[in-house]
Amino acid sequence: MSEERSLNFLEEIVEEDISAGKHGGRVLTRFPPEPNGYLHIGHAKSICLNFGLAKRYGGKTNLRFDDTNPVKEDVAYVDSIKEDVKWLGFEWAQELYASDYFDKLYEFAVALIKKGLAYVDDSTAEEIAKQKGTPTEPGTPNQYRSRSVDENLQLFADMKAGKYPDGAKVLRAKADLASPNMHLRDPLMYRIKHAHHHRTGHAWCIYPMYDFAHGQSDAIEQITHSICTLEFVPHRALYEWFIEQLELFPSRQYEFARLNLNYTVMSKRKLLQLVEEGHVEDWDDPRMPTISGLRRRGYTPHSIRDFCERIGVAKRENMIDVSLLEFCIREDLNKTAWRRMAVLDPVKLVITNYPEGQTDTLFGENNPEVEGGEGGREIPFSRELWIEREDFMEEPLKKFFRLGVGLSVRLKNAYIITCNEFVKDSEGNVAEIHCTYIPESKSGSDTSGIHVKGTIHWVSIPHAKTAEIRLYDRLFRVEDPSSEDGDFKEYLNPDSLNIIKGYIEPDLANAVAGKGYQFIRKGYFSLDSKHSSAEKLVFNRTVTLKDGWSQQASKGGLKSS
RNA sequence: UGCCUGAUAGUAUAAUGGUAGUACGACGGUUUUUGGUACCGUUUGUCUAGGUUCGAAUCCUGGUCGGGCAACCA
Repeated sequence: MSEERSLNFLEEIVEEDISAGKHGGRVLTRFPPEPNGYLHIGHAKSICLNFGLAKRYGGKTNLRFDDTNPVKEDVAYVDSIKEDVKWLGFEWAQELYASDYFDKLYEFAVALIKKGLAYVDDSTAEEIAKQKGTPTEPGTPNQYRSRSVDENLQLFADMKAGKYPDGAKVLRAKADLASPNMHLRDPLMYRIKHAHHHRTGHAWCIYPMYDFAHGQSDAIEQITHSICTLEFVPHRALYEWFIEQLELFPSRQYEFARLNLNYTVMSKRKLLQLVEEGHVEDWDDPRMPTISGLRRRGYTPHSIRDFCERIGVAKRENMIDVSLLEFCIREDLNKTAWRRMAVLDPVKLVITNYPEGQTDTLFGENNPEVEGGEGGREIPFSRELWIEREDFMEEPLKKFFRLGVGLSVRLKNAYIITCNEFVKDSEGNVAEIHCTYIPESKSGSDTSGIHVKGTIHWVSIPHAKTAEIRLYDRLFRVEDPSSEDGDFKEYLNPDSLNIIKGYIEPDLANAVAGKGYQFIRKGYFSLDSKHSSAEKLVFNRTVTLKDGWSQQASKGGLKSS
């Protein structure tokens, strides 16, 4: 059935290559993160693309860390990236590092110098920038451009040997200073950085630039399809130039439009700022669009893969509505989450005709979406219950199918009750709701013949456990914080996190992290892997349930307070 | 005033010269011991002006608008 789906442009390219017999029909892709931050949902799109393409066409995918800038990179990031890719459900063929190729890359540089295609430049960064010209004016050569091969060889060896301080010299390609493509105006190949590298330690003090590392790394690994995002389109000419001059395996680069999600930001730089300035707890804060944040929030790998499949791939800039992501997680959790009851904003309900001190044990199935319900759990029932404050109205609206004096509802998995009166406290708030129950209406053995419109959830007061419940809202108040005036952080949503205390049914003490639970009528929740403990349960709200009532109520201008 | 890219419902994404379709959203309805789910239905689109053609979202030309490009970042 998924075969009926039309091909995206990358699949078309691969299919054409295969049918043309290119590389003997072999497909090898790579996912090339720089270990300078955590992976986010945008990377998930790239991961699904690279691994998905290879899988679909019988190929493999390498995980290659693009670690050519030691001052920004760290093993902690390497570890998190590996964990996230695995968690998403993908297996890489080889775990590789651009730094594995430092020796090889150095040889490539020497080869280019010998061909007269690279030179050592003593200019400062500012001078080089100036000499590159502008998009409308060609660059101008400096005196270093005409250095002899021997001098360049010696100077480059001295750079490697650590004879110069950071920034004193760079190695540049001798390409085309007049090219309309700025990237071809004698791009930098190597710079001096006396810095510790997370893998090579202090073995090197010169490091290759992205453009002099990525394409060659692809070629060394014999990557057939090197897939990256649109901002690398102008780099493609350089990518191919180096491969050609070095006569390497002809890997080819293809670009797609990166994912943008509304009400969040999708750049490692900005996410790092949120972490460092304490706007969020950490990279895995459940409000973050990071893979680890989504995981902690309760998203499943399947839902994220499904999302990546649904958003499609093309070359036009896009802004995906978060409602699609929410749809994907709801759809997954609806089929897998076990149903439980929890009251988030409690008000006391007393069943006046139920004997004091008596307890009833009721049954509730785990998952009504599955044949057999996946078993169930026991739910204690008693005379006094917590119910949701919003499920009662002093003066009920016409289509309010919940409680109010004279109205009847079913208590989920229990009995039908009728509200007779309510009691207010000294401040005028509803303090107690008094109802009577119908003994013959017990769920599963209802002989009352009564039908009610509404069903509400509840928790028995003497049996209830408490839990900290964290309710999340979008991180930003505006759809595209990066495009607004001023600093993007001015648009942070001050109400993105709301921590409350709730009452939960006893069985929820058995909840495990990583599993989704549907708090009936309230949403999907999961145990917080970081803060929850046996002494203090902490649940994160993954996503709310769709709420047709509140939509209808607000649309009709009806307020329920 | 340079080069590279792109433009199809609110948001994404198909249609590869031959009936503009799908998903999400929104709206309405049926079912329901979750105002959830499921199911049914409705709504809105080819940036613009010419040209080629029996026929154009698709090909050509001009324009408009969006994104990217001048880091010792990737």
